[in-house]
Parts: sequence; structure tokens; C-alpha cells
Amino acid sequence: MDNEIICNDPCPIARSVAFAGDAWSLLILRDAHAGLTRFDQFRKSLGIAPTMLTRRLATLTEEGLLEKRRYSEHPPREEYLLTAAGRDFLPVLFMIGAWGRQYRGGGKLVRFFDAENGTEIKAIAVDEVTGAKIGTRPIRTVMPEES
Amino acid sequence: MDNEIICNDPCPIARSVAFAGDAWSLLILRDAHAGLTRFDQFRKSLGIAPTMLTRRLATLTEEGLLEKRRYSEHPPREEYLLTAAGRDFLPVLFMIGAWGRQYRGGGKLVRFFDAENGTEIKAIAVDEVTGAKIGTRPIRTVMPEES
DNA sequence: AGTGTTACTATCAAATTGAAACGAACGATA
DNA sequence: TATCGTTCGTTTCAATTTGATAGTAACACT
Repeated sequence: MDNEIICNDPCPIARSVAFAGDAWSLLILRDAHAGLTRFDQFRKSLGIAPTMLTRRLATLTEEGLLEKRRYSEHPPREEYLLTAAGRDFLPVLFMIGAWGRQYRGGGKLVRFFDAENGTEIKAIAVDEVTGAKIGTRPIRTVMPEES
Repeated sequence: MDNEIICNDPCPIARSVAFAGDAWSLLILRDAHAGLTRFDQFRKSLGIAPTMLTRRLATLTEEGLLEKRRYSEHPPREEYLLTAAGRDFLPVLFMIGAWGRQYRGGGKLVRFFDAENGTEIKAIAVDEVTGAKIGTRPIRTVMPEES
């Protein structure tokens, strides 16, 4: 895919797709939200080839979803932490997970609970203005005027 | 990536990633939600090579997000319609779009409005039980017992 | 008869991926 | 001191995927 075209596309989905449209990046972000920070933790969790992991971590860092932090000077060691943009990606992961639970839900699945009151989390997307679930009301799409 | 491993992974995100983790598929689903149904409509909208489009449409059809319907017998012509699973993917697209609007929002962007009352849609993910935004409360993850 | 439309397939070069081995910098152990 | 283990990668190279271009099949229209 041509990233230059995508970055100027007026569709916000297309803008995100440059890295969201990649299985490894999504799984790395999932693991980062689960608390993993180090190269070998990701590698072992995902069974990913180190070449791939190096590239994906570099891309996610360049794109501003992760940041490298040195946690040891001798030897030099880095860890990867979520940035604000990376943390704000969590809703996307939850909605992907909710879809997978509904349509790919055979067998045992990991479950997520609200740590404070113990109820299982059921993620839904709503319009903050109307409160209606996304997809339950008709949508009007407005293209930007040519600049 | 190895799809066999992924399909038995207990993480619902990993289950979805087999096709959600692909830029073209996400953009095809976006266009399908915008009302496109035919091969050439997708091809022109996306600028995708026909080989790619054929494969992606076939995968999305096999995975149950689209279905082929014959709309002409002579000549035989098919169109691609969203299934229930495909329609239920809309919240994922909206959350991806919401992230892109916030973090990749330079220049003109397409905007989405509630067709009934005219307000702009602001998609957020919430826990249906507590009503809290996803990410604002601590989460406890529970792995399934070994079967 | 010739042109246009729609939905592809065929071919092939280029880019990406993934597996396996290797390396550098250290710390711990014998 | 020698060796092992850990961490975070790089190097190499074969296999797969990709994307660009061209071609095809079945018709409809003029």
C-alpha cells in the first residue's frame, strides 16, 4: 500500500490503517496494554521472528504509539512504553475483541472484568452525543470541501 | 502469520486479527458500509490491484463478513453484500476512525453525522455494564482454565 | 462489426516475511 | 579466568505476498 496517499486521504479510518492494518502491530499493542515492555517479552508472547519484532517496534515508536526508554546503562537496555496515543488505542482493541468474542468465540476465551466492582466488561461503541449504539441509527457522511 | 495458531488462541483480539489485521480488508469493509457492492466500485475507490481485490473479497466472503449475491444471470454478475457479522464490524471501524481523527487529524477530514438529529457523531467505547469509558477504570484479565 | 462494461485471471518483478544462525555487551557462576 | 546465560538485537537467505500490467469472457449497445 502507498502510505503517502493514505496520509492525505480525508477518511480518518484510512489514516489509521497505515499501522492499524497490520496484525503484528495490533498484537504488540495488545501485549503492551497487558503490561509487557521488553523485546524478549513480546517475542516470547507472540512467537514472532526477531526481524519482524524489531521493525514493528520501530514503526510503532516512529508513529508515536510507543516510546523507548532506557532502563539500564550497563549494559544498554531499552523498554517500550505506551504513549498517550498508544493508551488511547485501547478502545479499538476492545471493540475488535468484542467482535471476535461474538463471531469467533468457540472454545475458551480470555475474559475482562472491571477490577473495582467485579462485573465482566462488555464493550460497546456509542455516540457520545445521542448515547445510541453505533450502527443503530442512520448516518450521514459529509466530505470536506476541496481546499 | 500462522492462522492455525491464531484460531485457537484464547484471546478474542487474536481471533479477529486474522482478517482485521489487514489494511485492504478494513478499507473494503469501510466502503461496503458506505454502500459499495461491486468489484469495480471497490477497485476504483481503493485503487487496489484486481488480483488483491479478488483475494480480499474471497477471504472476507469465506470469513462470513460479506456474501456474494447474483444480481444478473446474463451475463452472470455478482455483488458483495455485508452479512450480519460484517455490519457488526462497524463499531470497530468507527473506533479506528475516532483514533485517527484525534491523532492523525491534520487537514480536511470526512465527518459523520446522525442523520436524524444532525449532530456530529463522536464514537466512544464504553462498558455497557458500568457505563464507564473503556480505559478509565482498572481491568482484571482472567485466563480460561486449561481444558 | 465495433465499442463499452463488468468481473475477473495470468504473468511476473519487486517487496515483505519468517526461520535460523550469529553477535555484542554485560552479569553471574565455577 | 573461563564459561554460561540473558537481553536485544543484526545478518542472511529462501519462501511468500504484493502490485502493476495485460489479457479474457460474456454479454449489451449502436
